[in-house]
Amino acid sequence: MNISRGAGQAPKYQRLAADLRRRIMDGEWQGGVPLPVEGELESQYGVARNTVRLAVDVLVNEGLLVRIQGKGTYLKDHSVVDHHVYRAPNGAAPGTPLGAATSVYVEEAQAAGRKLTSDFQMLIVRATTDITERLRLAPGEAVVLRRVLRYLDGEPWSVEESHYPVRLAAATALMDPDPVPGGDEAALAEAGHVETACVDELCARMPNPEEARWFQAGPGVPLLVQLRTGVAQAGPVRVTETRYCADRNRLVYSLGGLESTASVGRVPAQR
Amino acid sequence: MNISRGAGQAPKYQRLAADLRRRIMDGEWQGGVPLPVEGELESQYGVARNTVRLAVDVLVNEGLLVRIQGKGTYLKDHSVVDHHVYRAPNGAAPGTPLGAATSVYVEEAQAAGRKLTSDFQMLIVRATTDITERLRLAPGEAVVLRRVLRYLDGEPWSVEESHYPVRLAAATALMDPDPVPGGDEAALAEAGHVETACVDELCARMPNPEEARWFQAGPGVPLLVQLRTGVAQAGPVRVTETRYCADRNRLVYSLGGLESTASVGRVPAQR
DNA sequence: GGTGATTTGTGCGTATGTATT
DNA sequence: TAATACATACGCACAAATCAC
Repeated sequence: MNISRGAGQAPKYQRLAADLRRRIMDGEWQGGVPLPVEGELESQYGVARNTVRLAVDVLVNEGLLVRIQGKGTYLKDHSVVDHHVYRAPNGAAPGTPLGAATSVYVEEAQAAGRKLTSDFQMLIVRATTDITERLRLAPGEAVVLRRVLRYLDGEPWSVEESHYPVRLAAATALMDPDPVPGGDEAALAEAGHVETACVDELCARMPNPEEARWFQAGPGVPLLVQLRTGVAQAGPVRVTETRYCADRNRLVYSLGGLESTASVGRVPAQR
Repeated sequence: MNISRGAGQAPKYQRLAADLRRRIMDGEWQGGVPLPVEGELESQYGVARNTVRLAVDVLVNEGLLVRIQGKGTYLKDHSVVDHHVYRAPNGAAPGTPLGAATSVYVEEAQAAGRKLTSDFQMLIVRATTDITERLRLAPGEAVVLRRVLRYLDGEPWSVEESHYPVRLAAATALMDPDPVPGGDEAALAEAGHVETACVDELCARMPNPEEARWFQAGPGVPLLVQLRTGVAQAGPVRVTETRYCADRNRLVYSLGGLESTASVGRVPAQR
């Protein structure tokens, strides 16, 4: 390929990136085989090392490649784990608790033969506006923050932060510095707040450095963020923000009549 | 700040990036004011231009900054549009069509005083495995692809690609090279395939160059991808993949009893 | 409408550090 | 230990876009 830059052409490093992308898609360098080293690419294309690095930067930030110092540059693998975050209760009457429908992931992980572990922290913090607005609290009001760090086969998987108004959590098991057996929603229900509905807001963004470190996510890997507001008869009772590393996870909602959706979408990877 | 590199320290450009991140979070350079120009940062921190650019690259790839050639480097603004992709029918009986529950976004956009426009294309293509597996077709089988490019106030907003088995679409309005009045699901229903359930698979990834160009998305902006498999009594009838630019959009699912969730989560921006 | 100053974008060269093999 | 390969850092020159005049 000739990548000398003519008039009206894209910059060299972008054309180099495009050519490498094509070669990647064509299936060169499958699996564990590294790409040609930087010096090799310099001479293959007749450009400076800087230009090679700019081109590879592009593909790294697209999430296609990973660079490992001292080893080489490799394709990134894409093994994706499905995470069922909601299964519609089949024709459930209004007022039905949601709990049973939302904690499927544990069985799923174990059924797939994967080890699910977690760390737990309980904190009292001043809530951000994200939280106060959804819980209808005053700005900066204190909330109970229950954080679960989950690992799948020892690898960081998700961060789940549940926020409860102190008023609701007081005198319940939610004040304990340990996970509630049966789940937090059981403790809420015991206090008379049965979660019968929720609103999920989903967004994606790049991780900040701290998140990137925890998830062991290099550049080019976005986070998938689920912000769930749990609602009981009297109003919102908790806000749970769960963050996933998007290159390893996918969220699944099964909506409407359940019986017909059981076998849909069991596909491992993409791209 | 002193960013000379000592032993065991992080690299200069990373420490520079961290310092700039701090200054950004502290609220320097609010709104339309540009950051100091590269030359200014060079002298402020006593580093080479290359190092400044590496540091700014980090923040650009985090989605914090945008660079505009000839102008300067600016904070990226975060005005987010909510997109209601699902509202649970309130205690609906099994077998209820989903259509009415899923096309809320049109009214929502108009209620917000925004102009919603779209382009439409109808193609016959060989399906990818993503599609064939979900529609239970043979690999590479042909499908009807109906593509809607949506714009909000003239800005690119979403790409929606609906895939139908040719067998189902034949002799319906889905073969027309125009949008179906009343929506595609009406045409399906007319042919006896009433969509009563669906499975949504959500993921996030970086755009490829073509997608980035269309969405006018710079580096650091992931896509949010919704893959919806629509299911009728007899099985899956269509797969719709919708891609959103994650820095401008958020997907919202209202689940469980509707009445109590109406006012939840009406928050404009984050971060 | 054009010109020049400013600012980011591209591209080259070189040297040295650090992780892996 | 030595060789290899990516990471960091400096310097320079010119291109392209924007804006003020």
